[in-house]
Amino acid sequence: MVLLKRTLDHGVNGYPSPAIPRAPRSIRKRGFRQKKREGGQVCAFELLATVAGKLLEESECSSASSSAAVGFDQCGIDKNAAIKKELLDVDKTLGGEHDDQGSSEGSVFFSGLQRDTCKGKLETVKEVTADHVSLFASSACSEKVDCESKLVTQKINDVFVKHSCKIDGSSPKCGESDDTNLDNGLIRKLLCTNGDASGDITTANKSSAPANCEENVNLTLCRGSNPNASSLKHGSDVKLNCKDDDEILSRCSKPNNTMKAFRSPTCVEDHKLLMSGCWKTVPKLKDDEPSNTDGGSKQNYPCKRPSYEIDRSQRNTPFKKRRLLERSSVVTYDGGISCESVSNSPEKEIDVEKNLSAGKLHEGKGMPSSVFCRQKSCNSRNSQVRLSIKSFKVPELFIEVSESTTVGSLKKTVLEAVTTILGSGLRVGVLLQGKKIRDDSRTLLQSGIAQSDDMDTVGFMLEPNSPSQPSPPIYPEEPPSPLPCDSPKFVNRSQVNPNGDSFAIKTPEKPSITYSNRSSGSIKDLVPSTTELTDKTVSNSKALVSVPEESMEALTVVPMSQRSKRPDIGQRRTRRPFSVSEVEALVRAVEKLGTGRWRDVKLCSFENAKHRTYVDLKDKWKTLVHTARISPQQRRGEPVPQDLLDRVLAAQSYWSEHQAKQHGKQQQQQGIFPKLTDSVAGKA
DNA sequence: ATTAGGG
DNA sequence: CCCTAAT
Repeated sequence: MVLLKRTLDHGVNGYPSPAIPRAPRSIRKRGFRQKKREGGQVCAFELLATVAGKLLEESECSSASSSAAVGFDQCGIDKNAAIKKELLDVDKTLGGEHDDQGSSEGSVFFSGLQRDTCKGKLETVKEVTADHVSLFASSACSEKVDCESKLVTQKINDVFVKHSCKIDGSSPKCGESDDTNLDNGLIRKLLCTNGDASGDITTANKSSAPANCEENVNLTLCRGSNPNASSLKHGSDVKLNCKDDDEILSRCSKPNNTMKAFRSPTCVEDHKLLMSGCWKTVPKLKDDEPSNTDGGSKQNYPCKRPSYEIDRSQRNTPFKKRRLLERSSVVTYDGGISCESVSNSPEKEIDVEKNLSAGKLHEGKGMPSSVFCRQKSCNSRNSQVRLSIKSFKVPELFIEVSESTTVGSLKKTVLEAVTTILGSGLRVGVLLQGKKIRDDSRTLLQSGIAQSDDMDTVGFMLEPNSPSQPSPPIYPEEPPSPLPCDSPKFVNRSQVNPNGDSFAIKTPEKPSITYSNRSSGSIKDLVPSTTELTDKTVSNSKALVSVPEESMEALTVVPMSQRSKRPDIGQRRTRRPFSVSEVEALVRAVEKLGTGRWRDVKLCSFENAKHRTYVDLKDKWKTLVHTARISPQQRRGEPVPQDLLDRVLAAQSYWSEHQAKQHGKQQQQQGIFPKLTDSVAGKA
């Protein structure tokens, strides 16, 4: 009797019978579920944006020329017609004029305005490409790296800030239609809207967009040439937010002709001298695409290389779904910034496109046309290093405006948002092969920038200009190995979505202190002055620091392999080693339930350990078994008592022998423990 | 959603 | 821990 009882309860070897059938999954209690993440946006920039907008009202950019037009890509000709009309109206309102030819010099492109569906009017500014910032720097020993940085900074600020900008838009179609608009472009904005067209950013959009049509809206910021243009009244409901770059791209499921920066013929002309040779090194974008060495031909135009290339390439890449960060925004750095050189392969080119921030300089061939080119002076004798920055990207922004906002106001809003960031001061970082050169005293020669052939890339990154921290590296430089978890770093992990599918925008969970601690890139730095802010405003801004942090992150050269932006997506969870007591509980549970029932194990012993998923438990068991099998000297981490390890081995042995899991084993088990099985069956 | 395994 | 295929 006693013996039988024991058998029933614990099985022959002290383990429960493997033959105990599990209730059908459908009726089993589902106690444990992965926490579902709520969608929704965190409009962390909202306050800032409002403030920024006020500041901007008094800024020079704000009062400067703002001739603007907005174009919506795709979705039909009729729509374009409507848009054109709208644009005309807007231009009239603004008193601006299209200066298709005159403002091309120093063009900068913006890319990536996205409207989000949840609020109806979230747009993101994704990229700024500084088309055509050319510099000269000497590789002579007297030239320092910081000189170069400053040079770049000055250039950028010149283009972005010192000159008034205007937003220009177009809906470039493949073909010849919008060349003039393209010519305009210094700054282009790409609006990549989500499929839900119900939200109307503009009246133009509203008027003609098919309900399910994904569309791209392009804005081009041009150096303003019309100081007489009236300044639109700034709306009070501007929202800025940062967003994942990939998300934008992923939502661009339709061909987008404007993803790539391009050179206008005018620009080429204007800078022929500086750029001589540079453009000849531009690799062919497509096999059938003739090289664009013939100057002002249209072959440089993006429509020659529509962005469906991106989609296509992305589709070729296995889609890696990354687990959403469950709770922690503090993570260990699990990877290095691998600033690979950018090759001219289509794939990599695309990656570069998607790369959030940085420009990379390239030498010789293999230079992606869309980013940077670097060229050493033909005259090597003079030791001059010629650098040409072709594009910079800005952090992604969300802009939220009301439905009744006019196109002109939208443009204005975008302009303000952009200039707020750009105008608040930028610092330029120099990277060589992905490694940030911090030593400003080094010469180009010493730092390797002046050397040519073996150097693949030189990059620049835009950083917020933080007065308090003159030159603090925001990001771990060249993080070669995982850092201790008590030394939180932010990881940029790529979130490539090859399918071009949009995926849920993850709202960053409560900003952790960590973000605040790393305020060098915080939004505070984006605001020129806080003197006008109320205390409340300031405190609110601080509370929102985490988002700008990400946004600033986007300003650096982020290797394609590990961009992230939102720490909650694609972010590795914080490592949480199992404690001995946890191991104990796990062992006990496995002894009772067996391997292969991790959900039950979870329910049994880790119900309250939210951070331990059944997968975690399974993994831990796996490592426990491994640990138990290796010599104690080889074990790492907190030592697990040997007796526990012995139990692990015993349980593993037992349960692998008596697979409770599946059917086929039933026979065998019955053969071994007929009495047990029968008893259980009878009991059931 | 779980399980099983590879990385 | 992550990522996925297979259930």
